[in-house]
Amino acid sequence: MINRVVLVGRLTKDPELRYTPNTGIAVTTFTLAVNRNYTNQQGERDADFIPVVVWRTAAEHCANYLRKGSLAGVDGRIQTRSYETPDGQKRYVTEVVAENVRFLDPRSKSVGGEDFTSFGEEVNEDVPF
Amino acid sequence: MINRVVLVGRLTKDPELRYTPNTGIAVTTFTLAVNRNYTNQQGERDADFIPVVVWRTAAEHCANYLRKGSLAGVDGRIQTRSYETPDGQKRYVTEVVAENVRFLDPRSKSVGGEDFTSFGEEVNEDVPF
Amino acid sequence: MINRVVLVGRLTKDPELRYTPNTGIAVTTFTLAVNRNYTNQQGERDADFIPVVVWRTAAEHCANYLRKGSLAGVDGRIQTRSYETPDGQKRYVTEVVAENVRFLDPRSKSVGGEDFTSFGEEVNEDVPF
Amino acid sequence: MINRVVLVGRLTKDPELRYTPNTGIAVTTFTLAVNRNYTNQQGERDADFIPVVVWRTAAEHCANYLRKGSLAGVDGRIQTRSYETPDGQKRYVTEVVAENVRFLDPRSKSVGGEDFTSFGEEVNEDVPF
DNA sequence: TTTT
DNA sequence: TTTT
Repeated sequence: MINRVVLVGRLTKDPELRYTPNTGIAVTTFTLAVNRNYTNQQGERDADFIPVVVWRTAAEHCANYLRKGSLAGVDGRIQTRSYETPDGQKRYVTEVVAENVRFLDPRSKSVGGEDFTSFGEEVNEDVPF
Repeated sequence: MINRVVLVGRLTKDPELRYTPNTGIAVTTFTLAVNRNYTNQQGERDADFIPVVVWRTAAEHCANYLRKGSLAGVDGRIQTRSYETPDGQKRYVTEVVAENVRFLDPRSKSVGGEDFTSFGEEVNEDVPF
Repeated sequence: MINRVVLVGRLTKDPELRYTPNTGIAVTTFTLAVNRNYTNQQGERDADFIPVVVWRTAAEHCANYLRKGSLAGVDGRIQTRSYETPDGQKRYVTEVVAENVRFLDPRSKSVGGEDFTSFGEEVNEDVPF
Repeated sequence: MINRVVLVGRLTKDPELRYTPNTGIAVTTFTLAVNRNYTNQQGERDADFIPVVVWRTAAEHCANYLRKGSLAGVDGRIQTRSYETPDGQKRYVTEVVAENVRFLDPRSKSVGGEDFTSFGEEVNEDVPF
């Protein structure tokens, strides 16, 4: 099964960093505004407002370096989950869990160039083809 | 801005084909179950249940050839929108708008191999690099 | 079949715009340097240098607005082809054909925000789910 | 920087498993034929033939379960490198390094459903939005 | 509840 | 042949 998302857009607000109550794991959430590449009937450019979740070390990097309006690239997957509202209704949520976040603003270049999430080490020995 | 999604998963139910009331455009919706590649604390394999929307010709192809349990590949983008519930509450929806759908079941090979959505013609003249 | 690529990186040189001799179609080529998110044994950050091809209107936009060092986002697919060298050897080439190119530099914001490649119009009537 | 590829296609030959001479790390290579969704001037359906590299545990899974003709999904990134030919010429190679490979054939369902590459554990506690 |  |  494959589930892969890539987004480039701007934060609609400052990111929110929290910690899970039991295990104290960092989790940051923000919404990315991704402009569509066409305009609607009113001649306005529409955008999609996509909820993004980041865990652990990357969560803290995002909280430190991203702000409202920051340009960010997100590489991750779609996650769905359901929860109960206080009055007992079931609600369904679709959001993006980021595996990598890139800081694409010029000022954040120093850090955007840094690795703060990686999928593992690489083998540099013996190229295959 | 970039907004790109690729999914491979199975339909949770038969797809639903409808037509827009004013302009009669075909639109098919279904939910893709995409198994995650890890198991949860209860040792079960979790899945994400991702709502997918397909428009026009591809909508009709999907309605004809996909069924509950069909394996499908979706290439598209995330769309968010809001609507009002009958009792006046605002709700936010995140779904995938498919630009290409691939039928990956062996029986549907004949049609899965067909083009039913393409991004435009190609130039075969004069290779560039 | 699915074949989807998303890249964000910097041009290694100015883009090259040419026209196909027979039909006069615009085609721009450039190489994107995409930094890897880890460092090699020598402690240097490696990069991949990925050849990109853009056709038609988007080709001319790229030639106008991108320069050596520009930050660009590319959404497209991998293409392979072979050709004969002057001395009769067969060579195989793998490159990315861009369907969308985003200009991510702050100065090019005005044009990077513009649509210069779009997959088709949208239906705004009748939301589906 | 972002570098993301998703492919679904069929193996052109049996995969080849080797081990790096110094560290004995498993590496499997194969070529994926990915049919394009349009036909060329001769009315044939073209395909791209994309070289894929898989490392470590996933390499051995691929060697065990994939064969010529197998349908596979690949999630990874583009890598470029250069090497010297025996007669001293420099050659440039562009290939896909797989981070996840999915076995999409019905018979391989039992294993295709299994996890053989994962980006790390998940936190199930405390949903974020 | 939305960004440039 | 490589970018910040």
